[in-house]
Amino acid sequence: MAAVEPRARDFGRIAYGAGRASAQRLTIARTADAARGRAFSVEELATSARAQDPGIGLATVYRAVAAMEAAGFIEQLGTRDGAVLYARCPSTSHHHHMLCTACNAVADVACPVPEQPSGGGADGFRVTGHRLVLYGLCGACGADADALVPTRESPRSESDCCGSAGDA
Amino acid sequence: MAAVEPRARDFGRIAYGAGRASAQRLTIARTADAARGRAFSVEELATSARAQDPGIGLATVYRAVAAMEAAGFIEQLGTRDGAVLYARCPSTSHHHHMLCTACNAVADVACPVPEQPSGGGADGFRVTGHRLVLYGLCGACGADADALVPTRESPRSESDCCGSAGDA
DNA sequence: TTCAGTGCAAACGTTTTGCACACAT
DNA sequence: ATGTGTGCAAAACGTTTGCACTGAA
Repeated sequence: MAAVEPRARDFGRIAYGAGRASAQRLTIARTADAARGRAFSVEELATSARAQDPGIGLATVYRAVAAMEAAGFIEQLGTRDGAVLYARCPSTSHHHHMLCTACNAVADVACPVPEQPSGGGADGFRVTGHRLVLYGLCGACGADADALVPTRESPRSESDCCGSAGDA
Repeated sequence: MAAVEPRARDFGRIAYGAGRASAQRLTIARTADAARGRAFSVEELATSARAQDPGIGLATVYRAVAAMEAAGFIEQLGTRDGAVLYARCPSTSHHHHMLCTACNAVADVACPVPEQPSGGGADGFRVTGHRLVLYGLCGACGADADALVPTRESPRSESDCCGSAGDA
C-alpha cells in the first residue's frame, strides 16, 4: 500500500488519538468523515470503506470504530434493528443529535436537559450523565411527506422511534 | 395449571391489551410488575418468572415482553451489554427515566425537552419523538459512594453511560 | 525490534423463528 | 372450532475474540 505521508498522520491522530494509524484505519476514518451529517452502522461503514479498499475485514472495522469512538472522532447515536448507529461528530462540546427517521440525516442539537431534572422519585438521585436522541424528519424528507409522496428509501424502524414529542 | 379467574383476566388486559393472557403470561406480567422501580433484562425477567413456574421457555418470555411493550405495560430503557433493558411503568403520560448505574433502580423524570429544540442544523427538522435516559446514582448507592465504599453488585457498563451531565 | 493493527474464522450472547401441540376465546 | 400462545431447538444476527502474520513506530 502507499506510504503514509505526514498529512495522513495528522488525520490519523485526530481519528485515533494515540492509536496507530494504518492505511486501513485511515481509509475507514476518511469514510466516516465523508459520512458527516449522516448516521451509519458498522456494517454500512465497512461496505463504504471496502469500496476504497476491498481487503478490509469486518473485525478491523469494528476495532477501528471502537478506537474512533474512544478518541471522540465518532459518537454512538443509539441502535437500529439491533445494530449500533454512529455519526461522525466534529463538535467536542456537549450536545445531542436529531436523527431523520427517513434518510438517517443527523444534526447537532443543543442540550435542553438541566443538570438536575425534577419530577417523581428522582429526588435522591445524583445525575452523572444522560443520553438524548431526537427523532423526526429532516427538511427534505419533511417536504416529501408534505407532498404526500412516500418517503424515499426508508430505514425507519419502530423500535427506536418512540412517538413522544408533544404529548402531555 | 390453575384456571384463570376473572381478577387475573383484568390484570392480563392491562398487561397484554387485546392479546390473550395465559397462565405463563400472567406469571411473567406479575413478575415484571413486582420489579417496579427496577430495570431488568429479558433474561433476568425469565429467571424471576421461572422461580414461579420453571416450565416457562425463554422464547415465551421474549414474546410476552414484546406484547407487554406493545400494550404499554413496560417500556424500553436502553441497552446494557448488548441486551435490552426494560422497566415496568405504570405512568401512561409522557416522561423519561433516571437509571441508577449501580443497582438498576429506576425513577420517573418529567420531560425537560421542548417541542422544537434549537441549535445547529436542526432548523429544518420536524421533531416527531425523542428518547432520553438519565444516568447516575440513586440515594442509597450515592450514599455508599460517599462513604468511599465500593458500590455493591455493579451492573455498570461504560457503553451506555455517557459521562455528560454538566460539561459545556 | 517491538508491539499494535490486520484478516480470517470461530465463538459468543441476544433475539427470532419453525414446528407441533395446548389452551384461551 | 378457531387461532393465539407455548416449548423446544435451531437459526439468525451483530459483535467479539484467538490466532498467526504484517507493518508502523
